[in-house]
Amino acid sequence: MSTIADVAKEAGVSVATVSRVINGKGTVTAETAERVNAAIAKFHYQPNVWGRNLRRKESRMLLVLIPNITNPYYSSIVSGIEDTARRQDYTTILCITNSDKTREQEFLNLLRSGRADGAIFLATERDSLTVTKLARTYPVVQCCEYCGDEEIPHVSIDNFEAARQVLRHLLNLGHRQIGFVGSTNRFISTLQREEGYKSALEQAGLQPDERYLAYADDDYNFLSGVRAVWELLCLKDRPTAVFCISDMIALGAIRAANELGLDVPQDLTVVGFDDVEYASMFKPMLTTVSQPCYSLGKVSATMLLRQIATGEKGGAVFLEHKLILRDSSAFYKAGDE
Amino acid sequence: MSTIADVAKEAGVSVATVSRVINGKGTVTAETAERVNAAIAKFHYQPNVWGRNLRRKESRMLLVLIPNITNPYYSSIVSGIEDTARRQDYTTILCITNSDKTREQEFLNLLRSGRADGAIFLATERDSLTVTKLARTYPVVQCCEYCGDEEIPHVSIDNFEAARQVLRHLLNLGHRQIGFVGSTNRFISTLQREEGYKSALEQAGLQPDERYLAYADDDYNFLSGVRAVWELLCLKDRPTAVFCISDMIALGAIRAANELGLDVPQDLTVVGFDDVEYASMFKPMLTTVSQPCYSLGKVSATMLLRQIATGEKGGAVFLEHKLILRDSSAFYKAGDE
DNA sequence: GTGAAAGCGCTAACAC
DNA sequence: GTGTTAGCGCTTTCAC
Repeated sequence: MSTIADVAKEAGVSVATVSRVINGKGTVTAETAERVNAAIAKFHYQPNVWGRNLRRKESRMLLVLIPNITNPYYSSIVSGIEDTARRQDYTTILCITNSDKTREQEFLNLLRSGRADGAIFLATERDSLTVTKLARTYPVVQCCEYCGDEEIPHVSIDNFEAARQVLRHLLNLGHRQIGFVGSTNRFISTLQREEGYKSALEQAGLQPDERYLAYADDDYNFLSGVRAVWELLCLKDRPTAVFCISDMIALGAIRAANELGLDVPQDLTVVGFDDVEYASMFKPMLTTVSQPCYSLGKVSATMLLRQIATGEKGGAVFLEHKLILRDSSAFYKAGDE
Repeated sequence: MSTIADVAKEAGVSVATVSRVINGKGTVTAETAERVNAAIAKFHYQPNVWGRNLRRKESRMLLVLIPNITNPYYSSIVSGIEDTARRQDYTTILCITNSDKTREQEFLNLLRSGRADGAIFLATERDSLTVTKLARTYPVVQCCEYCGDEEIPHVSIDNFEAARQVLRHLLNLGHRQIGFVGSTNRFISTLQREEGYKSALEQAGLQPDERYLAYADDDYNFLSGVRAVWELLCLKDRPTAVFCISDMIALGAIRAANELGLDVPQDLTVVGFDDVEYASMFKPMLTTVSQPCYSLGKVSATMLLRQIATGEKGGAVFLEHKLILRDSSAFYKAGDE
């Protein structure tokens, strides 16, 4: 591997001049620059990052904290982050925590020891002290979920409004007995979607019914969705529609309905959330809410990079969601069954 | 951030002694060591990696090249790699290439510029020149797929034998008209599974029938699986069983069967490959081949780390697969339909 | 057993 | 416009 000194010698200039050419700072004659560039090309010279980072006290590394990579929902968020980061010469480290606090801390030590310049959290829990404390010292952005502390920059959709829009759709279809399947996790989106659900019902003059509320496991897994919806469907006055806060739960809802001999959407309308790939893969294809995942990632990264460069923290940014109408929702039919 | 000089001063020793204590090299009195450790604790001192890497000419970073993260199959392979790497103080960079050669090269530049010490490829294509060339200069291990050059270390299951085992299962169930759904991609596993399929048929005295071969898209996507199997099922003498080289294709097979009014496994036996989470999520649950994903990752990382440390390349390692019998395969019933 | 000092490759302040 | 040089934080050789 050649060093800056080799290049300088070859070009017949000092190392300082080579450095100026590489970084585009200071003043160099066009002719000198050309000689330097020729030498760089000849040696296939690449600046040594350790020397550079040591000097500049930066790492040009970004942390992305993510509970798992199995969820396809995260995939394009990560693409959005990576593309943006790479365009500014930052490398992204994906920190797969598996929701393990110890592992999370190990990754965050990369920040504390200067091996990363900033972090994007993809699954902050409500009132998370980890994030609140970290954000006081290091550049941090939260994507999709956030701890609730409005001081800390975050990018997401308006979950409250999205839920209200789903409910308006269901009410327009004539449904009045509408179930809600949330989750036992501590994400702000979970809470806000439930609040949006209740708010829309009340606005329509309907009293939210406690019996119509069910909760899947923390990770929205399929089987817990089946179980939760099964409970709702066994009620004497079972709901004619259910709003599930994730597509996986919605698929579970369809399975539960089928197992009980109900057809979707004939006997039960199901709406999901996220519009992941498999939402439109199986029949009936899911009516669901789509999030602008790539943009969520892109905007998060842009905010973080600006914070690293200038120190100024962006506030809260909300991006547009979209209700996608497919086969799993249909008009309420009085007297069905 | 405190430096090694601060610690040295506090402990009343030289920086060299502090360095010896940190790295456990050289000789230091127990008493001196204690004083140094106290100073380290007091300052919460962490060695600066840039200084260290610059000096040692290592990065303690590993590259993992992966076409996408959506495939749950990769998830535990990556866990296996990360756990192993972390245990030896290496940080893993997940390089999501989206099968884009330019992006792949950008990531590999991290190797060439010394920002990573080695790389694990999760989806090498047959005869890949990229890997062959890279492996001559840098520590490289291939996991699951490999380019075919036996010189380059690789870890995988025995795909040929796995396919033969699936076929023996189908033959034992009485099936004689057995279809094969491969893929148009250039992975060695794809080829070897097809060869295993043919070999088992021939060994059973059956002539492989060209009409029973179909191919899904490069990425094994669901819809291409539906299309491929649809073709097979429209044959006059349609197969009574199909062996699909991925679970996603197998799910497509079930969908194709259902659309044509056939029941699985009543009218058609379906076998998949990989045993991903959703293989047992939908009914009928898939009969499939499970790979020891976590171990594949762990062994790959172990081989790579050894190569980095000692320079010696491991050869080829094969791990055990397992045939998982579930609902989608059943005895052939003469005169069905 | 411990310290002094060189040097890894780079950037930037300062001198010319 | 360009060169000289100090120094970022660390490891390691060589004295003692």
